[in-house]
Amino acid sequence: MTPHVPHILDEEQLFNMAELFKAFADSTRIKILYLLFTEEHCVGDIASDVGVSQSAISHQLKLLKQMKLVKSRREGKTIYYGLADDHVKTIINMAKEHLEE
Amino acid sequence: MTPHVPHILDEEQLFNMAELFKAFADSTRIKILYLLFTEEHCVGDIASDVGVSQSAISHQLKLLKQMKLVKSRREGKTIYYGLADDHVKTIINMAKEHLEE
DNA sequence: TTATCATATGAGCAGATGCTCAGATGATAA
DNA sequence: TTATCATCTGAGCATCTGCTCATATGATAA
Repeated sequence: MTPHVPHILDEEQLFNMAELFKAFADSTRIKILYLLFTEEHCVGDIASDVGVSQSAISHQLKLLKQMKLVKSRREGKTIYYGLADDHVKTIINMAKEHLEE
Repeated sequence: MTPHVPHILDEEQLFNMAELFKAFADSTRIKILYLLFTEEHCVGDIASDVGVSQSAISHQLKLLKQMKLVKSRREGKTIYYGLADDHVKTIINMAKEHLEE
């Protein structure tokens, strides 16, 4: 048994995997996730850093939250978003390594 | 410096990363890649295993090849496709781990 | 209360995407 | 050569996606 033989995955698991990758498959969302790599940011700051409208960012953050890739925290009027866990970093780092070859 | 602080990535690198993830962000393509995990297959077999038309598979294989995720080898009339390198496996395995939590 | 700030949300639209269909290409065999 | 098999390719189309715009919500301040 080589180290890379996969476990059996059924139709649904492969579908879920495609859904997960869709979250990373857009420039705006990748920029958001990468911005949150080191620390949380509020919506307005994400919008200006990424360079798209607050509304567009808000829509994308909703998607990322549904996918459990980011989490949010309210502080007064402001809502701060951060990465939900370290898997996001791992997955992005793997892709980065692939592209660097 | 923590282990997870990312390197600086410019606009183009983040765009390329999104493009890479797009290759994984579709059920048909994930099924193709997963089918090729252990060994190469010819186009016709991929089509019947994945359950879509030969034409559709051919279009998708072209995409995957442009992304350098698969490579092909001709043997007579038949063309065999296999994974281009182990990064594909690594990236898919990372996603699998994330979903299993 | 009303005003303002920060964010969220629904509708609508333009562009991207994945399929089908028909036909082209390329290799082998008769 | 022609016929057949395996695969590829371009066009067309239905669906999906990411944005904008206008408006709604929720919290704070006056």
